[in-house]
Amino acid sequence: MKQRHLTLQAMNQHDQLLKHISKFSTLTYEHELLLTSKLRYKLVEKKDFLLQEGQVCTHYYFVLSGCLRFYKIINTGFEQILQFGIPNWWLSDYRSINDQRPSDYYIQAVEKTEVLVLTKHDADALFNDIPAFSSYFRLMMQKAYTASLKKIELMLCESAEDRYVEFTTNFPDFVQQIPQYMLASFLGFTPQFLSGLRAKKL
Amino acid sequence: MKQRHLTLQAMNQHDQLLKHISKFSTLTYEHELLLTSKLRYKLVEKKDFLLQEGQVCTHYYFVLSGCLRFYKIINTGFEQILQFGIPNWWLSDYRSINDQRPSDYYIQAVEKTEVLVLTKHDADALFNDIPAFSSYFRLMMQKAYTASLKKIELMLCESAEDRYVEFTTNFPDFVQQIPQYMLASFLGFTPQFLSGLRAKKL
DNA sequence: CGATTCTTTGAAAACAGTCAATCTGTGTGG
DNA sequence: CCACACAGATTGACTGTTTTCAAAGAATCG
Repeated sequence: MKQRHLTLQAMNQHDQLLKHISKFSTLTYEHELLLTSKLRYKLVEKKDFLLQEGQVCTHYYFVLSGCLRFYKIINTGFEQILQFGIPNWWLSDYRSINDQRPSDYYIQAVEKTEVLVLTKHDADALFNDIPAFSSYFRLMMQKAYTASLKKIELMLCESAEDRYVEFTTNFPDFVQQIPQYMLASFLGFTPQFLSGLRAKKL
Repeated sequence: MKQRHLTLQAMNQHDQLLKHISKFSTLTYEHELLLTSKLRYKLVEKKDFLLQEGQVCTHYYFVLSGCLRFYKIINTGFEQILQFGIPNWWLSDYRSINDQRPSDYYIQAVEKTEVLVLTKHDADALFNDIPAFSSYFRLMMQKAYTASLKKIELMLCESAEDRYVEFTTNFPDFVQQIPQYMLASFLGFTPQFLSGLRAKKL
């Protein structure tokens, strides 16, 4: 009884992640404690950065609420969004964090966003000490990989207009939540073109 | 001595994979034996299929030599290549194999290709029994994910011509090895357009 | 209310696709 | 060994989608 009560207390800020993990893998109670002891909660204000170009990425971020964007500044000076970080999604610059090289990207909060933060150092130890956590992360990487392959497929096989229609029907609420110019960038066309599409549909 | 000799014998068809794994993770000798006991060598003739649309994908393929292509037939009847499987690359339809759902894709040998085959069932057992193998696969998924993110970046940020130039300078030998129409499909434009590019460059 | 940020509009231009015909090379069967 | 068939590569005219540029119009925030 007492232990259970303590458990709930301790998990308070972490239960969303533990619940998510439990969909894919099974951690022992001891491993849950070990994992959560390494997590740090962070509230990121709108437009604040978790990563900027030139920095070596040192953390993995698990989004609890809000929205992050992962983008780069291209040579013409414009921003190109490559990914969004939505709740229950892990985000990091995996190339930078893995090879300890400076990142080409920015990770910025689109709106007030809550994340759990895990250092590379702690993550490596956890991968080593908790096989079930390593397996969970393997499945997350596989999921992210298939999602990005699907995006490549959409960009290769469908017109800009079809991509817009498909995305808005799949994520109608998310589309409302972010500025249109970010959606346009993510989908791979200009804000002007998106504006034209919307005019046609109304 | 005797054991070492036997080892080499047993590893004969598998040492390429074991060598590749050793770059990312460390398997005990017993775990190497367990892994290799589950691998099956397969020679795939040019144009033969490892997966066809409608089938549930049941295997992971590790390419030893040759080249596989991962593609789909789009509604206009044309083939769209999404990935190539080159030596030391794992290829599968991870969505189909994971969710046990029919695949939308084909995996076909571009030329005579050698692969190692692992069933989903055996792979799941290995992930469970050999944490280091699970970690290796986590890193492979992460690598594949970053590679496909990089491709999305190229498609969003660079013109068709720039993508062609970048790809041919990065993989000059691979470009020679495959038909031009496959390269064009992979890079996201038409064979005619590619032909025009080549005419300009000569 | 003013300043900034975001969205919309329209015209001109660029980029890449489509269609159709021709050319090239390669391998196979007569 | 030649002739034919077929797969792949090339060429050019035409079409269409999306971008660019420039300006004006909303919306949001301090």
